[in-house]
Parts: sequence; C-alpha cells; structure tokens
Amino acid sequence: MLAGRVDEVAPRLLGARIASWVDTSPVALRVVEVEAYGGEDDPASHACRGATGRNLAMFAEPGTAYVYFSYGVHWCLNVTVGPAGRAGAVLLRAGEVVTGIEVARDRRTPPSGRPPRDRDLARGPGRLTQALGVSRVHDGTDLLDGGSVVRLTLPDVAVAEYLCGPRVGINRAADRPWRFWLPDEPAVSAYRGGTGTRGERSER
DNA sequence: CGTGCGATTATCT
DNA sequence: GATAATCGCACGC
Repeated sequence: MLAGRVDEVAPRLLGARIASWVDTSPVALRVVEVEAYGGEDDPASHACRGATGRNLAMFAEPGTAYVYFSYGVHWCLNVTVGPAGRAGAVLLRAGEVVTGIEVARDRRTPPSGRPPRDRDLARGPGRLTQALGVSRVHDGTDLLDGGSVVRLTLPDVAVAEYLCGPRVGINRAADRPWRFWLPDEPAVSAYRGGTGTRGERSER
C-alpha cells in the first residue's frame, strides 16, 4: 500500500501509528497530519534534482525513514513511498500522543521551562520528532520491521474523511493540495502559509 | 488571537 | 555563500 503515487498514499497514512523505543522509552503517536513529496516531477521536493547525499533515503524501499535537518534547528521525519529507485516520501507533520506521554512531555519541556500543553506535544514536524526522540541516526531505518527502534503501523481501515490544502512553508508548486489532515483534531498544526487558503473536504 | 522576525547549521551550488 | 518541508517569543489589536 506504500507503493503507489505519493499523493494518493499520503492520506492513507492518516490514522497510522508511529512509535519509537529510543532510550528504551516507548512513545507512540496517532498520525493526524501529513504532506506528500514527489521526485523530479515535484519542484518542492528535496529530490527534484535527483539523488544527493541527503535525500538518498527517498529513493529506498517504501517504508524507509527519511530524516533531514531543517532550518538549522529541527529534525523532520518522512516515510518513503513508491517503488524503490523512484523518489517519493510522506512528511509526518503532526500526531496525537497515545502512549508514553510523560516521556514525550520530558523531551518537549525546555530546560528550566514549563511543559507544553498535551495537544502541542507533537503538533508540527519538528515537535513530532522531538517527542519521539527521532534524529539523524534514524535516517534509513526500516519502519515496517518489527525490530526497528522506530516503527510504523499502517491503519487497519482508511479514515472516513480528511481535509486537504497547500503544503506549508514551500515556495514552489504551492498550488498542489498535497497537505492532508484529519478534521476536528486539536493536534493538527496551525497553518503558517500566507494566503489563508483553506482545505477542501474530500471523500473516502 | 494573528502576524512578524530571529535563531542556527547541514546541505548543495 | 545562499538557502531552508520550523519553532517560539514578542508585539499589536
């Protein structure tokens, strides 16, 4: 199910479970927001100009973790999609903590600061990786292998309904509605784009 | 509550 | 040397 077109696969990851056992502490999230990124056909993708050292995992087997460093500050976690050799990935943008909330809270509490509200623990791609304890070392992990430190469990059934709209924080191909999220979920990240365009209702 | 801006660094040109 | 798939805080309404 991860082998198809990235913009068709992405919404099917809504409701999936992403779990980590970093430092032996389990934390699990229910995925509530994702974005699709393609290959040469997608000007906004890291893989738009072919393979490089950083984006190599985007060309790997579907279900591989692609982790990259963003804005000199944050790590972001993608699930590789599409046949091996062809670039494609789904960025996990936000999740709801369902297991290990104390550990997630610890990781997200700044030194000498207060913990964020529960709904903000994994609200946004940088916060999501921080809550899970995911970083560079997890780049290339097989997320479908039950022995991996970071694992993805696909939904048993596709969600009944989701919304879609433009991807956040990109300049090119801004017209593609390749951001997908669940309705009425407090953990969905705030839209930070400039236009205020709203997502449209979809079926399934 | 919404908008604006600076931080910080791996990666690529 | 420029850029970036972000975040948190400051400020104004």
